[in-house]
Amino acid sequence: MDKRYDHQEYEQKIYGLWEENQVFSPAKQLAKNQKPFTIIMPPPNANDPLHVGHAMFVAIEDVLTRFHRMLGDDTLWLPGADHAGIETQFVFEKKLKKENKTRFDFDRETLYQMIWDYVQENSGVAIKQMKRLGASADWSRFVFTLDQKAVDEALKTLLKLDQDDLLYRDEQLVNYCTHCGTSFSELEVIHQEQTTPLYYVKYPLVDRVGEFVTVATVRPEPIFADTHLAVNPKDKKRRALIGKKVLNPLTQVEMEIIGDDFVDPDFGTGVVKLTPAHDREDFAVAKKLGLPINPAIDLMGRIVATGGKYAGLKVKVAREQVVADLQKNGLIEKIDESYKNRIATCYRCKHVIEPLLLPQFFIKVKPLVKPVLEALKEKKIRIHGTGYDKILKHWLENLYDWNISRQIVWGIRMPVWYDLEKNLDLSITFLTKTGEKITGTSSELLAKNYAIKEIGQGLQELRAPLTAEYMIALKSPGENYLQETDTLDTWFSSAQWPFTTLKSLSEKDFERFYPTQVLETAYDILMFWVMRMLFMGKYVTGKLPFTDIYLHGLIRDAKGQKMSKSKGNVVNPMELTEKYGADALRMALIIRSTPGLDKAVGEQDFRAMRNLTNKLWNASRFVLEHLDTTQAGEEKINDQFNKKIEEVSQVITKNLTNFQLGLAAETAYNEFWHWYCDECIETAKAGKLGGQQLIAGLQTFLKLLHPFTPFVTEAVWQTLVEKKITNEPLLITALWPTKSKE
RNA sequence: GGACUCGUAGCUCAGUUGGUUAGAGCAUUCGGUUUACAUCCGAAAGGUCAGAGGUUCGAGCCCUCUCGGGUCCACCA
Repeated sequence: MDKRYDHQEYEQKIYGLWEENQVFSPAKQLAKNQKPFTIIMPPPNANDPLHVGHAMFVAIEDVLTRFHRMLGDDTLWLPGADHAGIETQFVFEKKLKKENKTRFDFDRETLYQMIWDYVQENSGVAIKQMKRLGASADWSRFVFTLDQKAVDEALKTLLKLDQDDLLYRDEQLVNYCTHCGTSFSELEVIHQEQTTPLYYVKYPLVDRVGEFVTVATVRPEPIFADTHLAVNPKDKKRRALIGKKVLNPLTQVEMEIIGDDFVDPDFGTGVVKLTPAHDREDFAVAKKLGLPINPAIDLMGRIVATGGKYAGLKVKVAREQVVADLQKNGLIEKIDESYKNRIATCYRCKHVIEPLLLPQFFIKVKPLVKPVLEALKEKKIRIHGTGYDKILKHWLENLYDWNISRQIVWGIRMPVWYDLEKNLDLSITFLTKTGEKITGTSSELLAKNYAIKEIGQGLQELRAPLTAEYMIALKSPGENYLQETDTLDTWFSSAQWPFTTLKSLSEKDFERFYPTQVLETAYDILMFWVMRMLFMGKYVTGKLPFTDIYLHGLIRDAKGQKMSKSKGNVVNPMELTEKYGADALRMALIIRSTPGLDKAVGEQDFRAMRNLTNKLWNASRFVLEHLDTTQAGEEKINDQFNKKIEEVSQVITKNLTNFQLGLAAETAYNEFWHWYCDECIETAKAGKLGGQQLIAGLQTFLKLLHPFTPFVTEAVWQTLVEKKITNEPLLITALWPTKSKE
């Protein structure tokens, strides 16, 4: 053995050894009394290289996987990759922009293919990197969210939802990003506090010249489309206004003042303007009272054609002009420049989200969520991560129906079909064979004798009014049909990941490995992903997809600051692996970590853990090569030594069983270094502890440390194998030192 | 406004159902070793476990309040 452990020399070699022996895949046949242990890997984006957060999940999940594999469980860690709809299309569009192109230059099928090819180019990177970190996942079972079989499984669920009357199409206010060109679910919207001027706008009273009703608003630009003001009927000061009429300050059209108790008499002026097409609350009121809902802003974020002189202006510009015009006419009482409110922004591009009226597909969540809430109550779901069980409960109880329509091409296209001849008012944009862009309604296009086939092939966008008749089917119902251009929310397929993966592999795998045991991920996608997996899994398979949820925290820099590119404190896991070794990186991330809490790590931590790998190596080297074991002939068995070894095994096993990985790692570290090395080896040097016993103890420690630092422990193990000290050929599949007690 | 979470050595954090002198890494001081360890070992110093009150034979751990970080959620236009 060399004087020093050189991770560069061993890591690749050791990983190759494992791959050759195909130890990552569970045995072909299930042995007797074997319990399954399955973890579905949170699929990284197919397109992105790994960041340190990925290293964290690899470290944790690999520890659990290796632990259970050594316990003899039927262990499967199933890897995959996610198409990450919006993220990926966003990145791709940026790339297009550099080439002076946009998505509007291509029909959707061509665009889809281009993104597919682009993703393929980068898809191997993440896998290679996870392997470098030592991930013992079963790569032969790798699944991509857009693999046909996985897609088919996901779509079956859509049909089931439809049959069970849990899927509906409705025109509602949806969170629409005019920049990304798609709607979002409530989860993808970030509310940010901003200082926005609050304008006090005066509405002239119709029957009392010179008198006004003042309304405070942060959004003056859609005033032209407003038709009503509202006050609270319980508001003694203002309820007399109910039924009175005012003039719209922009259009001079008469507006009625109505009463509804959603108005807070103490806020602003106690009078509200109703903008039902662009405000969730106003929309609800308008629906309730049957008021008109007039859109003022279009999908491009511009004022609609009915906006008179403001038509076509971007919202921001329109606002400035409207305010200027109102001021000119003396209709602005005052402007509160210091007003703070929270506005919805796109989590992806940070632009302002416009609530827009759009027909979309929704999933009714209430019935789906119910059994999960019950399971949570009965403690059938265990969440490791302080406080997150309560957060999950809160979300489950307050979830809106799930908007699953996305106006992007990179994703699973909705299996929704419109008969062109029955729906003459579809709004269609397509590119002809010669590349000419045509926009029109279905009746217009049919009148111009465009073949439906040609439209379908060059289709860019199809927008169907709420009244359109549609069919849901996996295949085209006939020649007259065009398929919906919207895709499904990425999380719709992700929500089914625990079973669509297994089912797409084989029904046998599904039977054998579902439900899974552990779901491990960062706490920030608890609601996006974990919550939805719970209710979709339960709905489709009748079983909860997993029982233990381990939520790891975010990795911060040594000073505890969030990592960000602008701060320049981002650490690249591959550089760290290069410098200190994968074992050191894994150990530094895991040791003393606590689920649900963020962790600060820095160079000194990686160095310290690199020293551990070297310590492991050298302690082994000493015991195997330098210690005089010839005196072993009259070796006295030291009971205390054996007792302590057993005790340490028990503690670490218990910690791992209870998902206390940080504690397990710390215990292993301390007991190995400060007890085994500092005390026992020194005692042995003095001839008071036998070499054979020390070697047996070393084997136990190699096993206990293997889940955390797989490479160096396996490297040492191989010398044990060479020296014929052990008959277990690989540490990765060696038997765990002690039985787990549950 | 509601909820969650953290506050332990100079710094970053552990502390498993409350139980003997509260731990680790890094940093500091002193000594040793360089025939396992581009290092390592031994020793020292450093904490009224945010503060106050309570439960208990016993509290870093449980309860209440206060102060101070962080995070999430909410339709005050």
